[in-house]
Amino acid sequence: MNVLDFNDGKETSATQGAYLRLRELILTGQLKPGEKLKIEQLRGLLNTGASPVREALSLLTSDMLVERLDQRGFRAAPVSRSNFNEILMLRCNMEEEALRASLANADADWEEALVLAHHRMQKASKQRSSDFELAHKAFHMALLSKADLPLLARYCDQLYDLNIRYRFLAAGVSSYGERSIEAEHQGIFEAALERDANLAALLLKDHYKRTGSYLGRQFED
Amino acid sequence: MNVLDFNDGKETSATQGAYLRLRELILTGQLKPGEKLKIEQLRGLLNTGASPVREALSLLTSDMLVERLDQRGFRAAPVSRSNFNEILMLRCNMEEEALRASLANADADWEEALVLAHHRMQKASKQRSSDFELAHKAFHMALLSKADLPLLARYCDQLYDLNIRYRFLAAGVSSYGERSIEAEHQGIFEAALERDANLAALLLKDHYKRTGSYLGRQFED
DNA sequence: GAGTCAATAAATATCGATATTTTGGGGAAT
DNA sequence: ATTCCCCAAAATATCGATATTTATTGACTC
Repeated sequence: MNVLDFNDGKETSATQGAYLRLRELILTGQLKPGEKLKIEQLRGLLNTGASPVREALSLLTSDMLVERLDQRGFRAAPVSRSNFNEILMLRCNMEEEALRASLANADADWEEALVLAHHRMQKASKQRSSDFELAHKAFHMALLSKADLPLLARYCDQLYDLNIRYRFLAAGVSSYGERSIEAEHQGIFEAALERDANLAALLLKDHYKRTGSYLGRQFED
Repeated sequence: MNVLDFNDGKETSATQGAYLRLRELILTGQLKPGEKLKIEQLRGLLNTGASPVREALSLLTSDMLVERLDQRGFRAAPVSRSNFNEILMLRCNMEEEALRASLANADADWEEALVLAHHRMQKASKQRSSDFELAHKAFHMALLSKADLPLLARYCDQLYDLNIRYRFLAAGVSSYGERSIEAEHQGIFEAALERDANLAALLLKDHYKRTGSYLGRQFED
């Protein structure tokens, strides 16, 4: 193993490391939408060979964060208002489906995991911790986790991340805070605990749509 | 990138060629579910280097036809009854959504393209042509084509192919023919031409569910 | 001037070789 | 027998170099 590698010891392969790092760079907007991703440049940035970089980029294609142009390399996926709106719409549909399935199967373990996820999110929020993004995602995924529909889960996860990317891109300005996200989460949380699928789904979609229209306003086509 | 397109002979890059060929081998079951995909073996089969093979496999990950196990290579995605059922369910939901959006935007060009696709499918069916698979897919995608929702289109396409794979796997036996697929298509076709979204969606879902329960019976868990 | 085309530069795609990791099998110890 | 450990064999992952393709530049024509 290369001595100069700066990774946390957790990453097993160079490809995996490059994948995770590139993913973060794109999600957080450090690599800009539409930007050409040159192998040589990334090779330097990640200090690794061309093969892991290429493979990581190919993998990121699955996540729709990278586009591959045959013989012409890779570039970060572009963004657009219509893309944003589509993500929002699909998220509402799919997460509703997943949430209903999850609530239908919900058991005590699921409930406890949800309580924990909610608690962690609240705590991170109060402390304005940088962990909030992670905790927020964990909470939303915990809601869906009992659905036992792997494909749907994958889609939800993917769409969640695509949405987060827009949040980072619109950001700088606090992407939250202007309205009471906490109250919205609380509502969804309680409805879920009550196994009230209709209410939970309604609140969840509302939650997304609010964030959506808030974010949507931030960028012109 | 994920059209079931048995390619026109002109492969641009080795990676693209390997991608298309492997895709076909997996979809048609020549590479079996769960089978380990060894680089060296595929390198021989496709006569190309290891890099294009690896990259093609990484790309196939997007299509959920290949799984990547870090440090442990690749394997063809496994199959299961629950996976099959999930694909069916998601297809019903997503295609309904896409169909409604498509019908809402439908114009004369769309209508003509649909008529053609339907005609070609019928013709291929009568001639028992091997083009039927392609024509069938083209017809279904033509129904959805005006939705103008690229992500949703991609998901529908992907799920369509995953489903086709099960048809090939269950096959040998004529996957069609036992009931009147033609009549079902005719019904969907006419409802779509009438812009009757409710009816078209109903018939479409019914069409899938019938094929689903027919196929589902063919394999035990 | 605008457009073409060829030469050059840049970047991608691919190969062959090597390093690294996993797998599988054969004892030895329990 | 069963478990454990170590070593060889197999397979994966990665590197560095090279072949191909695309992008750029600038002279030349109309």
